[in-house]
Amino acid sequence: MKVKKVLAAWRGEPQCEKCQVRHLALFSELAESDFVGLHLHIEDLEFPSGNIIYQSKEPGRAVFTVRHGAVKLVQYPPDGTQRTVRLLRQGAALGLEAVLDKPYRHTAITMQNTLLCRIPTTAIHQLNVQSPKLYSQLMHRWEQSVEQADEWLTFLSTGTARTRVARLFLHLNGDAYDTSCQLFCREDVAAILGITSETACRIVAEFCRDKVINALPNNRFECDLLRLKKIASN
Amino acid sequence: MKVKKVLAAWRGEPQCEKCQVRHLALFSELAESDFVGLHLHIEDLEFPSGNIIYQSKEPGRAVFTVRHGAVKLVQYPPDGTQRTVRLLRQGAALGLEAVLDKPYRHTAITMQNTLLCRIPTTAIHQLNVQSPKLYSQLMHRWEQSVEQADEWLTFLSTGTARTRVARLFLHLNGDAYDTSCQLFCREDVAAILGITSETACRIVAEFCRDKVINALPNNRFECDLLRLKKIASN
DNA sequence: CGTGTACTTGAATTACATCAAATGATGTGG
DNA sequence: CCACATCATTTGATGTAATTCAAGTACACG
Repeated sequence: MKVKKVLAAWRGEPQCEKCQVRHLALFSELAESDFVGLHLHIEDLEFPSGNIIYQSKEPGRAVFTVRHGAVKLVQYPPDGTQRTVRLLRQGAALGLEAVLDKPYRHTAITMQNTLLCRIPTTAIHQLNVQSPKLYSQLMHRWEQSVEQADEWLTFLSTGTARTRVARLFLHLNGDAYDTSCQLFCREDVAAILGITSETACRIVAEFCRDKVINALPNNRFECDLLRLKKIASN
Repeated sequence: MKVKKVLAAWRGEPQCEKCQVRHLALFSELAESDFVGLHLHIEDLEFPSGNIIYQSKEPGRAVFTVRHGAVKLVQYPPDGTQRTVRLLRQGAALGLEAVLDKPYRHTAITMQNTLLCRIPTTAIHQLNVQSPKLYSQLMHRWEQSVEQADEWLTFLSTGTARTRVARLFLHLNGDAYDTSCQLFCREDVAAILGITSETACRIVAEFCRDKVINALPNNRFECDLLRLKKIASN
């Protein structure tokens, strides 16, 4: 999967009050009145799959909320490989370190066509003056990040490649009611689990043969959750 | 290393204004006046090595600051093994999730004789009413946790066992001016790096043979940082 | 229709885990 | 203070899982 740094398509000034994911987003606890009279320069952006939203070490000037799609946060160990440390989907926030005026600590790359809203840190600081609720919201976001990071380490980076792949499927099924989920390209799977793409490929194939999962079109898979759980706890 | 849940020795009511690590601690930005007139029930505690400070899933009623010593945060994957996800030393805070009224997400265990101060969440909430600075301080702590978690994944859980051990030595040397550092028991090293204690042992022995490190008494090692860095970037 | 990219599969090699046994360190009770 | 128990460390031998290198297939796109 090739990665490009592009200008995202600008989709206009968003109307935060009407945002469908507002209950998930950073501003969920703010009242209508908090927005009035502020010219916040919040933007709606659309990125195609495989594009860089921001790059590691770049000065952080904005926080983003995922409105639709999926984003991966990538870090680069000194050996030249890359490691995906987090996966962000609808409602998640990225680039929080910008609020503390720190440079971005990851490279953020879209994994699908993705809709984001971009909130400059200046807006965060402005809003905060009026409404300390935002701080509480930010703390919760941070807490979620730590939780996801720890889960990533304990579940997706521990154990054999087989158990890791099984856990990844369970992770992706997570909140869904149906038992099918979309996987990414094998290279992404490898970067998430800390294995090679060939190993990832072999194990996915093995799971298919054993009918633990069932390949559907477009990289989707129907999962036998019970058997996956059994494999995941070895 | 056996682990016990004990009552810590109570060392009395601390005088936060005079704390030597206050510049590192949660309250660093608070003014003297913020403390006056508040009966905060902050406690000073001493734990011997290998003792449980709090356990995973326990309701979080207090945040802790490490005044001296070292603490590990441990999680348990379903296969019965354990994984150390973070290492906390002087000045670090643990159990921040308690501020958000969440249960503790790890089991916290001392790795040395350790001095802690215990701050009930009620105290945090009281202080916060007067002083929003504390929130900013808390956000920085959270940011540090995420940073450490990501570093842990990218550096200490990626690559061969050899490079991981080398990176652990570099990590432990981190801020120090001298080039020696204290290692823990091999089992702890294994739980940090996601390898077995035998492998950890072999690699430490190999480094000693190659004179990349030099064993000193009491599990301390003198490190050749340059050669370690070379190994760490393979 | 050809070309590039991702995916798949195989065979050889390597790194690591596992099992087992010996050594060393530490502490306890007689 | 010694004998013994307990626990961490070390080292070796063996098996296995995963990487590496390589070749071939499927698929999308100009």
